[in-house]
Amino acid sequence: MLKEERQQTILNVVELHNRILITDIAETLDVSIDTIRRDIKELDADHKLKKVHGGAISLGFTTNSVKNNNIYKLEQKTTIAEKALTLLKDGSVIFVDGGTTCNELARLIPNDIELTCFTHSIPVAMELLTKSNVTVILIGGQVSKESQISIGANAIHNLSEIKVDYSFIGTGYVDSYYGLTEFDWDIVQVKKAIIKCSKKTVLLSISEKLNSQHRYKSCDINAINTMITELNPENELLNSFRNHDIRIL
Amino acid sequence: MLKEERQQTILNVVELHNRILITDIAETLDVSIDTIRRDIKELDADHKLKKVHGGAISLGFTTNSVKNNNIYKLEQKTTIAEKALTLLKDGSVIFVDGGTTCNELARLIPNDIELTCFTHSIPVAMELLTKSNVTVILIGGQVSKESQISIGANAIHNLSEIKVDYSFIGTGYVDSYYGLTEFDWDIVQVKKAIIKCSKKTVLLSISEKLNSQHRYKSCDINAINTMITELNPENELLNSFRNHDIRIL
DNA sequence: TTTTATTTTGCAGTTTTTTGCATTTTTAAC
DNA sequence: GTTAAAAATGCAAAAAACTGCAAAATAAAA
Repeated sequence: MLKEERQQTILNVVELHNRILITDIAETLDVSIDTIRRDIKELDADHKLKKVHGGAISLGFTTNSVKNNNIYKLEQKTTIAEKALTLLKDGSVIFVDGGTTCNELARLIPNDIELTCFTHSIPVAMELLTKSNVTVILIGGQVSKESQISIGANAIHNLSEIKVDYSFIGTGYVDSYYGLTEFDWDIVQVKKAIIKCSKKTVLLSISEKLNSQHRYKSCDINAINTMITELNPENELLNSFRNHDIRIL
Repeated sequence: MLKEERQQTILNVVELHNRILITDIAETLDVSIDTIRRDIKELDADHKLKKVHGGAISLGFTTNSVKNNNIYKLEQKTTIAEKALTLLKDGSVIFVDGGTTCNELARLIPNDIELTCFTHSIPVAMELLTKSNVTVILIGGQVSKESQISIGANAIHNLSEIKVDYSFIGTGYVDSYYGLTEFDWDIVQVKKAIIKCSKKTVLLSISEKLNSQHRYKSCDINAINTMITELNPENELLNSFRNHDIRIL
């Protein structure tokens, strides 16, 4: 039996019964418990189900959040989020931007770390609310339908009144010469405000976005203090970013 | 039975009956009392319910737990939301409160109506974003974990700077003599601010909440312009609200 | 086709989590 | 104050999860 096939079966059973026991399904499919355990681990990483002690349960069973079934290049984004987590300390005050990568960061924040998180992203706020030791502070404003973040004068004004230790931001396009750029002017205005209110700015970006640019500019590349991609920091694709004063993770 | 599943069952029972006894649920689920005790302890730590001597009680009507797919008395709430929809006109500027009833209102707003909606509720904002002709403006502030709405000084300040045609609000408790009351002081402060910024205030409440009260007061009953329950407006349960200047739908 | 590299799988040992029981402490009702 | 029920605590058995490793299966390359 193919691995894909087996995982699909697992998903089907979970959808059908809302839950699954590792021991049950291992016997049914006649493979070792370890294999099923690994399958469930993978499916959980892909947000296809929720792994629990002894088995797995359907996402619909507990969560009522929007089904973000297939996020583009999720694995890379998870890697980035995990690296970003190492920057967090108990008591940190941070800002978390919108976008799938930042959402993944929010999702992976451990339950025991004590943080104050500002965000203007509704999905990020939703994720953060599940973390018992995180204080969530929402930046209000007009909400952009596509990006599900607050934008506009009100959001920018609210940002002008805070100061955070770290901001974790995404970007549409990044280039070592042209800096961070976007397709959308409103988004750029908010990004500027975010960078302004941060002691340190951390850019989260998959390598695919490197050396790309667009119409409107959020900031110069050296406005970024730390840059995180899914790549090994030594990777040559990052070379053009080294002569700047940027820490690469 | 999986631990996660068991805890979800406990939450469901608490939502349904507003309270549980440890001994009862232990027998029903056929596990030891200690296990249930530990479950309740965990759920309490996660602010999913309130642990009390001998069992647990629901956090209250104001709070809708994050992970709960079966909304208490959904059908009644849908009826209420449908009545509320008749008040909306193209171009209206409204405020939508948090809570399951208001969430249902947001969900049922037709796709073709053009509205400007303010809200301090994250789930409501999420719903409204799916409506193509609705402009969503989020009221920021510290977010309450249980109720998933912005509260605190910042939220109240933001509310002080707007004026809406209608606000649709929920309440924990309502009584014709004591007015609208809540379990939670912070929530009351926000409700006051909402009512202040509204030309007209519409109360959405299931009849079960009629003639109940709690510690903190949001407003007098005649601060309400329109009151909507799932009952027929002629129903005698609403009699005590008639001598006030309230429109009953 | 054969060989090589990569992925997948099962196993053994270790660590962690869960659970029920016995004992002590606390709570609340009388 | 007395007393019974409930909660907290410590403990041990059982189940499950994780780790590293080697064999098997599969894919890729020669």
